[in-house]
Amino acid sequence: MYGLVDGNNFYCSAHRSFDPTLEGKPIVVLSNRDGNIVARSNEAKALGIKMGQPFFETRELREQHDIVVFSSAYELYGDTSSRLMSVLTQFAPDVEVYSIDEAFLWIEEYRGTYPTYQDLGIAIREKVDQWLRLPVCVGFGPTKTLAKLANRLAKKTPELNGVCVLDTPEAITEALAEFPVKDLWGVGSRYAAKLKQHDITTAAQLRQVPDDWINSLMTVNGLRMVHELRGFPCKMLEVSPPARKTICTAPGFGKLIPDLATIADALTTHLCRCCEKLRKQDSLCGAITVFLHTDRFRKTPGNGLPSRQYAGSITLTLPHPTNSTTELLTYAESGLKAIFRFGYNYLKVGIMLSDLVPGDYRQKGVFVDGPNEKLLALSSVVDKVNRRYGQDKLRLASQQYNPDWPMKQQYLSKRYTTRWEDILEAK
DNA sequence: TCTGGGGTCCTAGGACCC
DNA sequence: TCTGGGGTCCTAGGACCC
Repeated sequence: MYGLVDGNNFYCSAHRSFDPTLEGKPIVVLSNRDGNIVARSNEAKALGIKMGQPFFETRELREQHDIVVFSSAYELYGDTSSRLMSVLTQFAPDVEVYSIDEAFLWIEEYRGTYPTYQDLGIAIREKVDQWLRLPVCVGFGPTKTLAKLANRLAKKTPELNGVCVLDTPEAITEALAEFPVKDLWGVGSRYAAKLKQHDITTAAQLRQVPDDWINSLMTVNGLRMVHELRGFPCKMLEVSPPARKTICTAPGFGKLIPDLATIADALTTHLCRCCEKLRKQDSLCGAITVFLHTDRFRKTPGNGLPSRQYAGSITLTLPHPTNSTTELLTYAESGLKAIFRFGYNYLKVGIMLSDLVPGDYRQKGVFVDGPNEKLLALSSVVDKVNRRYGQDKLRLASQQYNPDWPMKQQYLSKRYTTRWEDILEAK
């Protein structure tokens, strides 16, 4: 059996877990730059606030109700996530961390302290509540797709008390009968619309379609999904997820920026973040993409410039793979100079690293130099120092310390578990 | 009347996930 | 005034190889 444990309104709950006065209040969490709403507590959902809704559209609602607002605090969510995952490993040896707030468990043959999956699910919920003060729901099924579906039912159906077990053909048939096809794992809005054209709106209907028909409509992914609905596993547990194939860092500026020098500073900072991620998974990259663009929503002039749009990007293939920040900075800067145009208000500059290879990969060839081993070693030492003493304690001279493009984060909360100065006080 | 049978690599487009 | 930031996979078509 597969289990899926998923945090309820995870980001909101992470804030609540350290501040009990938030209990029962509507909470929203904002995207980077305080732009959109990316998480809502049940109370906020009840007020009609939509996922992804632009924050500014909710002003009227905020005047009418006492809504608590947080800028996104990824340090807090990341640390809360790893604490959640470590609790889950106590219940099953094989855990696949699927996203920041959910994990698949594989229970080969249940022989634990708990006589049934129902009991196991209840125990997981209680332990997570006791140790983390975090609400989760648990779904069990013979395939990952069915475990996902069970989890969804656990969340939507209050009578289930957060646990849903699909362990018999009868239970599965009953669960699929009314389950909307658009809520299935792997069916987005496009496929849902296509399926509706063929009068397929429930999972039960989808389970019965012919293989070649679904294969031609939704490719092999759709075929796998239908097999999983029938109870035949096609997706295995990935306990140690494969290394990323691309790594991207591209947060927007806090305000519109017209000048190259400031953008180049931001680029340096983004590149440092990006390279840290690259080295964290012990990879080298063989190509680097730099892109920048204006604010596509903005219709008004600013900084003495007319309102007009521009987007540019360039990909540079490196002579040899590397993960050295200093080495990559040279390419990033020349890429930026190639695509930068004067006379625009820019919203964002971004970096993407691709053609990733393992860290011990060394290209051999007559005309090919290897990476500069000294620079690789330097970057690795910088990472170690910064991990111990704090981000950017050691940084490139070209990286500004007080940037001119401050991230707009008006509603910052404390990082209770990752900053000494934010630690909770007990009285 | 009739025109082979294997491959690889790259890109663009279209889906999806959180 | 104000609209996020990461990722993955599959397919078709074109170009090339022998």
